[in-house]
Order: sequence, then structure tokens, then C-alpha cells
Amino acid sequence: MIKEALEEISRGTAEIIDIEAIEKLLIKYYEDGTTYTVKAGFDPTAPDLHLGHTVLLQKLAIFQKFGGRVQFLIGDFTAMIGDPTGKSATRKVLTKDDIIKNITSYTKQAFKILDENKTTIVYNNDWLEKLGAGGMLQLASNLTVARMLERDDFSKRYASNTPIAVSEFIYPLLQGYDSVHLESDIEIGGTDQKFNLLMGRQLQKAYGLKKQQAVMMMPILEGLDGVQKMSKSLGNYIGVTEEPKNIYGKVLSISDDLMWRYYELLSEKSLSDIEQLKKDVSTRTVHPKIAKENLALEITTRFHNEELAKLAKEEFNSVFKGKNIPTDMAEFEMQDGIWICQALVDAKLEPSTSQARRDIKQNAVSIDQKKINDEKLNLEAGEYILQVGKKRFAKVKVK
RNA sequence: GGUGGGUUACUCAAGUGGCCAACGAGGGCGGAUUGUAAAUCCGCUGACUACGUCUUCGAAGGUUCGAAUCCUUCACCCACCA
Repeated sequence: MIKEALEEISRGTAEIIDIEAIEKLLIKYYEDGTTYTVKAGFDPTAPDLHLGHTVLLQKLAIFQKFGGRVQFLIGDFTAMIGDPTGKSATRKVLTKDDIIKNITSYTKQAFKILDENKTTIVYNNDWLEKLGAGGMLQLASNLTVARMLERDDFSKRYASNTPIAVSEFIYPLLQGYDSVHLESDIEIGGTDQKFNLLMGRQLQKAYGLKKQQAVMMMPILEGLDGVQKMSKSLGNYIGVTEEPKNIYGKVLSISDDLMWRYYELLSEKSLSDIEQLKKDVSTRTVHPKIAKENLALEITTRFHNEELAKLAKEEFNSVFKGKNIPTDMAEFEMQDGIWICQALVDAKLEPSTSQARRDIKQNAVSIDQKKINDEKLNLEAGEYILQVGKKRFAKVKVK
């Protein structure tokens, strides 16, 4: 029983520190029902969840299955500093209202996966604000600069002359202090969080807590490009609130290699089933396309439902295999005689008339499924379906 | 506080008075092929009803017939020293 639980909990993790501690927690839970806490921090700056976040959330949901209570930590205080990601250190300051708004939509999305009754939402501003300068100093005395520079991220940036703000040094300390305050039993985060997660252990010890949190790291999910991590700013993400056909289409557009990564981290199939599938694909028993379609269906179903997912699949096949037109697309109204390039811009298919001209020259633009090559064309009254490339459509009413 | 180096398009990175709307690479977009996969080949990649015009090389001034390139001031970044 415990063994199975532990196995399911460990699945797909990149690294676990102090797995014995987790085992003890599980034993206790099965003995007398004692629950334990699992902390995970979330940044309130981006209100849109994508699949990358769900890797973590799914893991939390599994802990909930086995007696874990989730401490859903909103980093409203730490968001003001910004985690040292190597990117720009400057961040816009969020107002209280912004944060509340973000959190509301954030948690609403998160509870598609998490059990609300086994989740406590906490805000680190509640205790970090009270820490004060004295508390900060005490906190900071736990760490040496040399140790800080050991952090992979910092040492790389230091070596490559990328600036490091002093405030960024503070970030791991504060995140660690959160664990002290919350007395977390386990903390989970991405592999990029290793340093911060370990800081929690160190500080819990320094502040005299009886035991230190176990740490679990999840791999970072690659984005659609398969190289960089999934993030909204890179535009390589699949949002959990996206339309079924978008989710379906985006999953299908990933590379075959990446598909296995997604299977491992996102699918609910057992690891042995996935292994089998992988084998079948490599022996050509199963076409990779089929495997990918199933994955796309599973993921689409998770955030919508089976029916919608199937519809998305049909739509997809009709549009891309049958070269048909999608059933619904954005509609626009325009004035009679509008220049085709301008119409493309107005219909948000092109960013500029210059780009529109180029695409027309390159045979990328069609009206009602017929390629055009006259960039000087003006549209007369009527209804048209404009298309750029294979994926961009719009319906235009000219009057 | 001192000394030196730097800031070019989405990113990296050439260009040190006219040949610069700016080499090259990556990325992106499009075409062919295909499974909206990979790989490959080709084209495009500042804006503008457009063989011309306008705006861009950290910012503002200046020198010049002409400036990404030279000068001045400012801002920001980095390294070393203190």
C-alpha cells in the first residue's frame, strides 16, 4: 500500500531529497490518518496557467490522494523582487487589486486539478511584511555570499557578466523562510528551484524546527518548440483555458520526441503502458500519429470534456486533412473596395500591409480557398473567407 | 570615488564617413514534401496603396554636401582597483 503510494508519488520526478521522510509521513498517515503539508509556491504575476504548471499541480493532487494537505502559497511579497531567472530583473509592481484578480483566476484554474477541500491558500506577504529589517538581517545572516554564488544560476551569470541584483540574493532566503513559517513537511517545485527549495531545509534547521522539509523537484516541461521551457512570454505554451481545438491542435504540432516527454509528465497512463506504447511505435505496430492523437485527446479532455475533445479532433481532421475550412472563425466587417492587404491587417491575419504584400507574393494568401497573387486587389461587396498560410483564417463581410 | 570596456533589428553578432533599411547565424513566417512530426530544399523577415517616400544602430545636441560610423553632454550596463 505504502509502496504503491510512494511509487505513484515518485513518478516523473527529477529528484527527491529525503525520500525517507516522505515514507515516514505516509506510514503515519496509514497508521492513524495524520495528514501532512505539501508546500508549493506560485507567482501571482501571470494569471494564466499552462501545461507547465499542471505538471506540478498534478503531483500535488497525487499527494492529496495520499493524505497530503496542500499549502498553496501565493508569492505576493516575493513577486515584488522577482526570482532570479536570468531574465530582466525589473518587474512591474502589482497593485493589491491586480494580485487579487490574478489569484482568483489562478485558483479557479488550479482547482480543475486540485482538491479544493484539501488545499489551503496562503499569502507570504502576511508574514514577510512583518519580518522587518531586524528579521531580515537575522535571516540574511544564515547565508554566505560564497554559498550564494554556488547557485548555478548566479555563477553562470556572474561568469558571463550578466548583472545580478542584490535583491535577488534575498529571494531564496524569503522563499526558505516561508517554509519555516509554514512548517512544511514537503515542498515541491521545478528543478530550477533546487537552490531555493534546499534553502527551506537549511533555514528550518537554523530556526530550530524539529524536522526539515523533504524536497521534490519536477522536471521543467519544454514548450511546443521542444527546447525552451514552456512559458507564456515565449509563446510556446498550451493554456489550460484554451479552446478544445487549440489544445488539441497544439499538442498535435509537437515533435515526436517531445511527445514522449509530454506522455511521461502529463498523461495519466501508467509508466508501463507508456513504455509499451513507445515500443509499439518503434516497431511500427502503432503509427506515431495515432499515439499523438491519443495524447491530444487525453489532454483536451482533462480541461474540457470527452465530447468536446472528440469534436476538436473531427474539426481538426476536416480542416487539415480534408483541407476544409474551420467551422467557426473570427468575423469582420469592412467597407466596399477595401484593399486586400489592408483587409488582411484589419482581420488580424497580418501585422502590416508590408507583410501582407510579401505573403501574397509568396502564394500564401487565398480568398475562398483560391490562391491570389495580385497584391493590388480590392475587395468588392460580398462575403469572403480569407486565409493566410495553413492555419490562419477569417471571415470577412464587405459592404 | 578611480581606470578601462560596452549599448546595433526578436536574440546573438558584423559594420569605425558615402557601395547601409544595415553582413552573418539563430529564431520566426511562407512555399514544396509530410503525419499541422522530424529531416530536407527554396523564398521572405522596418513601415507606408510602394521601382518611390518615411522612420530606425542607448538618448539629446553638434561637425559634414553626406553619420550606425567623428565630436560633446547625458543615461544605463560590465570588469578591475578603492
